Amino acid sequence: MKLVQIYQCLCDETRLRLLNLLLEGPLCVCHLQAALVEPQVKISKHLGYLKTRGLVRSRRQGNWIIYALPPERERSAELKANLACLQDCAAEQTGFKRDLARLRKLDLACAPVAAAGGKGKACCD
Amino acid sequence: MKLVQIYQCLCDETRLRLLNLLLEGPLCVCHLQAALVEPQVKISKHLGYLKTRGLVRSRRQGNWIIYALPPERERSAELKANLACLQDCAAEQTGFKRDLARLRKLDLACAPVAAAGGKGKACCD
DNA sequence: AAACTACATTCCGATTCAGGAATACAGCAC
DNA sequence: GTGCTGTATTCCTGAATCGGAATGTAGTTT
Repeated sequence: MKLVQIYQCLCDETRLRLLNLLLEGPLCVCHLQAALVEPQVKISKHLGYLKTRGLVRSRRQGNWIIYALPPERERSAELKANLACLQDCAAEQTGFKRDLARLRKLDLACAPVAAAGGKGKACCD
Repeated sequence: MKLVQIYQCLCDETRLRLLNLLLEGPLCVCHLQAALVEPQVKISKHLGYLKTRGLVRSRRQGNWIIYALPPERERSAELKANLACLQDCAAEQTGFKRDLARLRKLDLACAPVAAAGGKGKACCD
């Protein structure tokens, strides 16, 4: 992946907010949507954009789709550097912090379930 | 300047190459153009793009226009972080390295002259 | 089976952007 | 002044977004 393609993924506010949340770990679309307080189609399209370009992965978990950044060992040096940079910068800006705060208030069942490869009713019940 | 605006400036290959060169110091358009081997209008328009968004400054020096990044003390934390990140990443990619190599082969009269606030016939003579 | 949930895709309009050709402009040389 | 050099701007076209409304789809529940 070329450097400029990374920046193209980062040059939209919604995508920045999504990636900032995904830096915390895998998340299903409904949580991303709830944390960002944006319409479903908007979230879905930007996730699609990121996915085509390889910045995120997704897998189905029952009714839910879990999105995640690629595993660390598969991240190029440039990607690692830029994700770290983004995380640092976002950590100091209110908008991004608010997203994280909202995320933490949600019932985060889906993330642990996803991590455990689990069963359960999962996610948003 | 918002974080996303920084990324918008970085999401074009030509602009990345320009910024990578400007990280070395102030440069006149003709040197940028020569180092990148791109048409004048292309260089000029991308410099204009960066300038309107505050990522570069310009000042006239006789016949030449010298572009430079804003002085360090005026760079926001996010800008510093991202410029550093860019420089690191670019330092390892052939395309960017080749630009720098071409730049160093040029007669760099204009940069010292600019730094000295100088007279002289300057730049590309 | 039908109904529901979570998400994706298609279709649309509006905007932005990239690149090139031609032209304009500002300052220097004469 | 004229002409030249270095750079910017205007005009155009094609392509790439972005966003929303409506619709489609996969999997679950009953």
